Amino acid sequence: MTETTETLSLAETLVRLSQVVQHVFAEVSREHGLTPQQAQLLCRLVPGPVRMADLARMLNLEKSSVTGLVDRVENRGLVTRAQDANDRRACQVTLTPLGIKLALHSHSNVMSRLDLLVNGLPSADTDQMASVLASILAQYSASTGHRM
Amino acid sequence: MTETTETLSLAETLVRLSQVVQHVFAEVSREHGLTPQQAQLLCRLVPGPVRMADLARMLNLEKSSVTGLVDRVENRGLVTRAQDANDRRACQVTLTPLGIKLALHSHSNVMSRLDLLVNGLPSADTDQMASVLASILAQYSASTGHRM
DNA sequence: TATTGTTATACTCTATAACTATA
DNA sequence: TATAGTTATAGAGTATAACAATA
Repeated sequence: MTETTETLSLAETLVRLSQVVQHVFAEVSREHGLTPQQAQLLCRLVPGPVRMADLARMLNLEKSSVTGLVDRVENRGLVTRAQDANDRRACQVTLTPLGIKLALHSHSNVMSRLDLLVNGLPSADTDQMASVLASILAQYSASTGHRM
Repeated sequence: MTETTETLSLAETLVRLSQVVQHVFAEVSREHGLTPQQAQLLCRLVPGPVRMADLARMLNLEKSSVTGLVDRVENRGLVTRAQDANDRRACQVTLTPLGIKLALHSHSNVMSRLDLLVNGLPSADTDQMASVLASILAQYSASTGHRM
């Protein structure tokens, strides 16, 4: 009776799946002593330093929210604010060695948990899915100008 | 040069996609004067009244967090706490007519925005994707005991 | 004893508005 | 003037611990 095996539309499935991912992300963050927001911030900095305004755009937050977020991880020694050589108004938020370590550990933990969910599937399916999902992302980027 | 057309793993793609969904959800919630958390709460109540402890499990929150969340939407007239007939400790959180209206509007807005992203795809792809994603969800439910 | 829900407390997260400094 | 970032403020979200009432 509680076995509701309904057929969901693709859009609904995407919503549910996003909840699963958030769930996994929250659990992993917590195990590393981070809030999900802090973990997300650190992940954005892995490729290299980012300015405050760019972080705000990437994370979809107001500038002042980013100030607070960066303050807290800076107080914990995970990032530093390095002043921008070309623009004296700006600063480059940069991961410390500890920050890098935490970011990479969190990332790989999230990935391995998600892989567990995906591993049972035939690789033909996963390959095709990855490419279809990627085209959805491309569609989103094109329609909003948001770089993910 | 900024055209980074990297190939992402399925797990990474799922993470990005989840960010898109959260984004859409946050925008729609805001247009309805709700926080994302409030909107998610209302959506959970659409099928029918739910007890506080069950909400905590569904939303992955502590009981006390749910108390505050329900307090705020109750103060706005979107839900009521009805006392449980069978268990005098418990209460059934129930949508008001206004709450139902907001929940349904938010839901359909999220769906139509996501449909825009998905519409360009061949229906053979979307059908197959929906079924593969559904099996990922089933795998998650089975491995965690979480009903999504 | 275990469970349901609330209260008290302390943070974190977030937006708005006003501000400083630089471009 | 416009942009980069901060501060001040207020409210929302969250967890922990302690509690009351019921099962």
